Amino acid sequence: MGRLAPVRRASTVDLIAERLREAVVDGSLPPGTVLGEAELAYQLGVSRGPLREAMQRLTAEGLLVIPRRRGLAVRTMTPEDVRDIHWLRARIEPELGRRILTLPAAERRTVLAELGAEVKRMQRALKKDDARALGDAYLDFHRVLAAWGGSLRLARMLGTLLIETRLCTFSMFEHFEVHRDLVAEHVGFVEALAAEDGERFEALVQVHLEAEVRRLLAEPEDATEDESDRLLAETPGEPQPLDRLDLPEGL
Amino acid sequence: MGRLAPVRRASTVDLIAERLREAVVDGSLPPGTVLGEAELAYQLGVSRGPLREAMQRLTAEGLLVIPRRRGLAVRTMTPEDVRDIHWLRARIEPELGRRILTLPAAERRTVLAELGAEVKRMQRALKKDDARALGDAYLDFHRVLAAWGGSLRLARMLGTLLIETRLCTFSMFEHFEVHRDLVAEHVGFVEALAAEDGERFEALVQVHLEAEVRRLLAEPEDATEDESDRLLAETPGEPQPLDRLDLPEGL
DNA sequence: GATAATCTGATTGTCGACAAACTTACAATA
DNA sequence: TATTGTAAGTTTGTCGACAATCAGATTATC
Repeated sequence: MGRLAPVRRASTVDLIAERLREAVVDGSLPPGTVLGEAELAYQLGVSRGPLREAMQRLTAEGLLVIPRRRGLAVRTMTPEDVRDIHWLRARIEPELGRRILTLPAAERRTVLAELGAEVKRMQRALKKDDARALGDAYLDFHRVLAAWGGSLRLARMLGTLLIETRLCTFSMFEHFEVHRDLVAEHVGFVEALAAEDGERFEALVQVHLEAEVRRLLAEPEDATEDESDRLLAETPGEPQPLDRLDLPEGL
Repeated sequence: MGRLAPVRRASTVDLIAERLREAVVDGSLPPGTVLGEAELAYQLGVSRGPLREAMQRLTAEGLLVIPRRRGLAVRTMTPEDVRDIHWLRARIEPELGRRILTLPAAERRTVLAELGAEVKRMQRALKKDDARALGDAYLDFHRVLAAWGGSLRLARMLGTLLIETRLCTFSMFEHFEVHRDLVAEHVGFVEALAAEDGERFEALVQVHLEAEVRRLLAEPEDATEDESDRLLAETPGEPQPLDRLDLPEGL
């Protein structure tokens, strides 16, 4: 008697949340973007009720902020956030290698195949000098890691951290900006796993994350003309950045 | 000119979420509890709108599950969850000691004082054999650790993990159940910090968390085939975003 | 001329209501 | 007697509307 997985249809709230997450990830809603509920609800083809519910969820995930009576805004990450997020990632991701190496051989091969595919995507993107594609492959590489290396909770948590990482990139530079070393570093991850060298994997990931922080903080947004200033001005920034206003309460 | 912290009034949603969190923590809403929206909204004195928004937030935090068309239910933790949560805590909490030790001397003293106070609370509770008070002090001890050892994000994340830990206790035993060794272990934490021995602190916390898992899983409460199991089966976390349907596009 | 007070327009926060969906109970049939 | 089909009842999911609130602009005052 084969056991069937329970059917689970996504609710409207799920759909909206996912749609918004995508928009944040692909850059169509850059950090600092302020949106009105009515307008956004109309665009999504839903009423304000479910939209507001989805907003609460994304707020809990740290992607959105809800300034009182000002709709919603995409969170702007500060250098503080960059360090924070990467510190957390550094606590978790290096360990994932060890976990993956304890998997049955068959599954382990699958993981390696999937990771290899993502690395190939990265290489192709690098060749085409397509920073966006490179970033996407990067995201998926680490998602694969999270999916296989841990539980659902862990995968979800890391997934959020990864999207936040993307937000860091957008917040620090104003376009996709990915370093070339990135691909080489990820080749190293896969090699370490293939060699079943958990220690080495751990060390490499650690180094990678530290490098990422340096790269992200190296160029502290020289806020030059155009777009950036407009957005920055929209967020009543100076005394207190918008983001600080409405962080979810509680410890 | 003293810099004033911006006022932040809690929104209704914040209030509701906080109230629900409290109820979960103090055991008045044990795992598996199923609640109807209308009834609960009436009890809280709000309408269903804000309540539903708060539900989404707590769902994102992993405290609630929202079975379709069945209102809301307090999450029931499985042995899997127990391991998972403590694994995550074990990645983070041991490091907090090191961080606290890098604080300025004055603040460090404050931390030690606060931690000491919580330990005293634990001792008093133990003497009175008051498991609930002991659990509360435990919670606050680790909250202090989180508050001083990291960023807001980290404190929030750990706060959630701690509440989930409490849910684990309720799910495994159905009443407050705290081991006696607990107090001694925490005395050890404080001593290690007082001695500025980060290594030792790390090791002790690690041991403590492993012990907790053992204690929680030692007596797997025979999950009787009732409500809670059905609900759990219905909502095993979030599905991978493979199944994304399309939103009804713009009216 | 600059600061303060007032007004207005727009948007949110909240609520009540309706319809669809689901559960449960009951009845009918094999 | 067990199983399937049917129907009623309850609850959710969603929407539309109203009022309080706030931001921005305008006017008045020192």
